[in-house]
Parts: sequence; structure tokens; C-alpha cells
Amino acid sequence: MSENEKLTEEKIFEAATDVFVEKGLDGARMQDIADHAGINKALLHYYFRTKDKLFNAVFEMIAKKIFKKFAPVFDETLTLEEKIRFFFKEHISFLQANPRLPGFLLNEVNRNPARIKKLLDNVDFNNLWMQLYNQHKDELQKYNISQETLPQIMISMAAMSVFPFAARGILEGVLDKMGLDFNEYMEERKTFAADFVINALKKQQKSFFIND
Amino acid sequence: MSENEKLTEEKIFEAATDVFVEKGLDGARMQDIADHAGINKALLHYYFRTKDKLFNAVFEMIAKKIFKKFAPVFDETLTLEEKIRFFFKEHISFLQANPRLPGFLLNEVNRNPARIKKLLDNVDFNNLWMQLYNQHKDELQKYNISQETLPQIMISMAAMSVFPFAARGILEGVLDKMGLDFNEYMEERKTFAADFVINALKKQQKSFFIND
DNA sequence: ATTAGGTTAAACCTAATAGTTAAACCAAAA
DNA sequence: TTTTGGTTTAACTATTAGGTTTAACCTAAT
Repeated sequence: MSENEKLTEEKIFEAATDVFVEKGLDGARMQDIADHAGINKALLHYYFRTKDKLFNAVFEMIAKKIFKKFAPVFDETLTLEEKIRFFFKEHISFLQANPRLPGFLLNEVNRNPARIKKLLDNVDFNNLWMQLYNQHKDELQKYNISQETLPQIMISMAAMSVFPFAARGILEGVLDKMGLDFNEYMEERKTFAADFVINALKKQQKSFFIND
Repeated sequence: MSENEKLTEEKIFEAATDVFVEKGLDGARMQDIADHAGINKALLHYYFRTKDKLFNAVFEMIAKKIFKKFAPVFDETLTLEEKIRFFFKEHISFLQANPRLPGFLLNEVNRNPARIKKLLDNVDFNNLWMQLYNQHKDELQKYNISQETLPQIMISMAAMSVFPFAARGILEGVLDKMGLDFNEYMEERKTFAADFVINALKKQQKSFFIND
């Protein structure tokens, strides 16, 4: 009974996720989702009354899934360098398994920024930066990095990890023409990006204000 | 006559650009485009027979406009460091004036990667990397950077510049909650990103293989 | 055996949408 | 003045989409 219900709801949810991620909100068709779930349109509407409700459910789930992946950055038990290496390894691995999520999320948020507002409202970012800064005060001060710089650094890290997937349609074409494989490229990138960021931060110790 | 024709065609093209960039291919409506252009639907179809033809024209124009912005990187007259600073300053300025283009381009390419193939076919990337490498051979060798690393570096630079705009819907929300302004943030980012990349590259001189 | 709830099938409704058509309009060129 | 070509108006077609409805079906619990 309720077992069965759960199964169907999940089947629908997964089908909807696939279709929405592939086609976007505007491009997705309810009939297509019903087909993917192996049910008919009437039942689809019976579970999630409208396309909008269904989309919101899917969107929220995906957004939470993605943001959760940034949590390790605030894990206290790692050193700064460990965190950076861990982040790129884990985050890129996650995106390799879900390569279409970035494009989907970014596009839908840009189409309707209000959608993400609810989720962001639950987070105290000022506090988060402070936490992070205090966890690594010694190192950061040694490298001459102020708390105000953290957002620039964090966005840079997110960019280096996420962008290749968001731009996959282009990047894959470019790599192809050079005889390179996207997945191998991203495999390399896990360590390249970590080294890159760590080097950039350490260097600031001497030369953030003075160019040598 | 032909003057008038040009004007109308341009009016349509600009209106179509606005609507497509804002709503995407699927979300855009021909009637909406006609309204924006101040003409009626019949005339719109008279100039660009189908929605698809109109979209392709707009898309191609935007893609070319964006890729052209990467040209200075291959300008011989600048040093490596000058190029990096120039790139971030110019590229971010361009995106500040056209903040919705990245999201539009990335999304539409991911929905239909074939669209960009034609444009990429005209570029010999292997040759381009070689050119770039030879232009800065001395510096790059000093910093222990091989030609194979260039794609990773270039994507990183593109990422640092483009990603904040592609993720604007999220980033703007986060900055808002911290009392920061997106445009000021991007203004800062022009120099931050340049310093960041330059530091990362210089550091490789000593520590790309040995972590100190 | 009956009932309840998940499920299906198919028809149906309504609103939009891309695209077409034909007649009339108007300004400028011949 | 007539012609030409860009333009409008408005009606029209065909199709597709989201969503609804109703009757029938099936299976498991009562």
C-alpha cells in the first residue's frame, strides 16, 4: 500500500529529475515525464498536482544536494591545505557522477532567482566566513589573507571546479579537437586545481601587495 | 527602402537577442519578440521565416562576440603578466556590460552542443596553444609550466572571470546577505583574479612538485 | 464477497503557440 | 499616376501543452 505509493512517487521523482535536468523547466513535458516513469499522465498529476509543484520539489532536492557538497570546507579537523585538496577531489568526483547538475541549477536560478532565496535564507554567511577564518587564522595571517578576501577565494574554488561542467558543451568540443578526453582532463584537474589554489594563497605571503 | 529594411531587420534582431537571452530558446515567444521590436508577428516571420532560423542567427552572433573577447590573450606585444591583468580587466568589464550572456550561451550549448561545433571547427587549438607557449617560452620554462598545462590554466582563467556571472543568481543572493554589492565585488575581482593567477603560476617555479 | 485505494485508458477542455494567408494600406520611386 | 515593396490587420489552421474527468480495472485487506 504505502510501500507501493512510495515506489511510484520515487519513480516519478526520478523520472522528473532526469527530464527536467535534460530539458529544463520550459523544455520538459509532463507526458515525457510520465513516459519515463512508466505511468500515465493522470497518475502523474494525481501525485504532483501541477508541473510547477513537481519542478519545485525536484529543484529543491538538487539544490540541497549540491550545497551539501560544500560542507567539508567547514569541517574543523582538516588543515587549510588538506581542505583544499579534499574539496577538489570530492567535489569534482561528485560532478563527474552528475555532470549536468551545474548547468541545470545555474540556468534555472538565473531564470528565477527567487527560487534559491528560501534556501539561502537559512544560512548565516557572515558567521560562516568568520568560522572559517578563525579555524585557519594562523595560516591565513601568515599568508596575508584577510577575512574579506575569503569570498573571492571561495568563489574562485567553486569556479575552478564547477565551470568546466557548466561549460562542458564547449570544453568537450575543444578538448576533442586536441585529442583529449573530458574525463581524463577532469581527473587531472583534481590535483591541478588544488595545487593552483594552494600556490596562489602561499604566494600572497610575500607578494600580494608588492609585485616581485 | 533597403535602408528601411536594414533598420527593421536590426530592430528585430535586437529584440530577439533581448528576449532569447532573457527567456532562452524554449521560453521565448515569437509574439513577445514582435512586441519588443514594435512590429507584428506577420512581419517578424517575413524577415526570419522560423523561430529556429531567428534563434540561430542570434546565437551565432552572441557566440562570436564572446569568443572574440579571448583574442587579446594571443596578442604578441604583451608580457605574460600584462596579458593576465589585461584579460581580467577587459573580460570582466565586458561581462559587467553583458551580464546575462554567459548563462545564456552555456545553457543553450549544453542543450544542443552541435550548435557550437561549426564555430569551433574554424579554430586550430593545438596550434593556438603552441603559439601561446612559444610567445612566453622563457617565463613558462622558468615557472616549470609545460605546454600541456596551458588548457588547464586557460580554463581556470575563463572560470574565474565567467563563473560569477553564470552563477549570478546565487552569488548575488549570498553577497546581499553580507551587505556586499555584486558590481563592487566584480570590480575588486579584476585585480584579485589577476594577482591570484599570477601568484599561482610564479609559485610553480619552486613548488609544483615539492610542497614546502 | 466486498471494499478501498492505487492505477489505467481515453476522451475531453482550454489556452497558447508557430506559422499562414489575404486584403488593405502607404510612401517613395518610376 | 501608377507601381512596387515594406507593412499592417485580423482572421485562420494545426498542433501541442497542461490539466480534468469518468469509468473501468486490479489487488490486497476486511
